[in-house]
Amino acid sequence: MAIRIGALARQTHCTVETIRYYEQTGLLPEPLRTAGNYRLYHAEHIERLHFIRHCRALDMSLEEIRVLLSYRDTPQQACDEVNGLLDQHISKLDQQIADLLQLKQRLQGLRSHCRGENTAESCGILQELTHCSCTTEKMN
Amino acid sequence: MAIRIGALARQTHCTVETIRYYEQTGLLPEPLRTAGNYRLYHAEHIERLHFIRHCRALDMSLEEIRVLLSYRDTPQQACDEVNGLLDQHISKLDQQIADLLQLKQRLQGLRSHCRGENTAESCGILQELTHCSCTTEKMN
DNA sequence: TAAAAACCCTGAAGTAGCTATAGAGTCAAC
DNA sequence: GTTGACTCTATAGCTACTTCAGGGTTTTTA
Repeated sequence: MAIRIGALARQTHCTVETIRYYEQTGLLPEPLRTAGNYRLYHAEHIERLHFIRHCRALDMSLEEIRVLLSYRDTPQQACDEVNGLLDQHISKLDQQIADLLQLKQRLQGLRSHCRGENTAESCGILQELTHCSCTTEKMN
Repeated sequence: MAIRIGALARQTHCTVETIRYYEQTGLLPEPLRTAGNYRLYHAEHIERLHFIRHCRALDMSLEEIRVLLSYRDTPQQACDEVNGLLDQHISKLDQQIADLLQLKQRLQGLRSHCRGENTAESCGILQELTHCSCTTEKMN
């Protein structure tokens, strides 16, 4: 019923180092050890790590996951905030997608400035990158 | 004709610290200094930083930019690699967009598991995150 | 039974691309 | 002459890990 860290890593598609890192930052509790000082994981740890990895697969930050875990750990609370967190995460995604699509358009525009038989000196892309009017205003 | 670091930062929509960081990592050459040890920037520096910022606005990495700058610095070379770098960057973007869209679908699916009047204990989202079959395989 | 291979341990440093902080110096205006 | 805006260096911090050095443990194989 108990497994060591390597087996757990294989089960959850992450590395041994990542698991130790989660423990270090308090996402996973410290497990019991064998006589030889090896970590030993049981069902509860394993489920918790699966939870974390699923959240990470959904690109949630460790801080977001920390919040979700706290809800998981206090089952009597209302779960409104869980919904809110997800909704927020989804709109963040929407923004990212829109940004990337815009970026792609700009890159394709830029790409069309070079016909490919040039030297760097006369390359339209490099010139455009120096003088272009594409906005950098949104950055900080 | 010469400006100080604060003015350059305003012109290029970045911070003073970012400019110093670029200098430190070799993207920008060390500029001349005033008697009082202030950095003084001239047209060439300014254009180079504009180039860098435009590339960053297109989400290129500093390593990619380093390559582009080396092309800019040796104007006799053919510029095929510039095209290649851009094409590669565009397909990376395509992949990112596809990933985000898939992610969004999964999140929306997950979101639909909670009707909002639950306690955390019975919240469909938290349960789903523990046991769901959504893949974590692509991660490392 | 011995040795090789596979596994695990800790602690510290490195990654990208900055951002933030401390503590000090410079320069123009009032 | 002092206030305030600007600049300087050096160092540490951020996310989510990854890599490394230098060791100990367990399992497999000869």
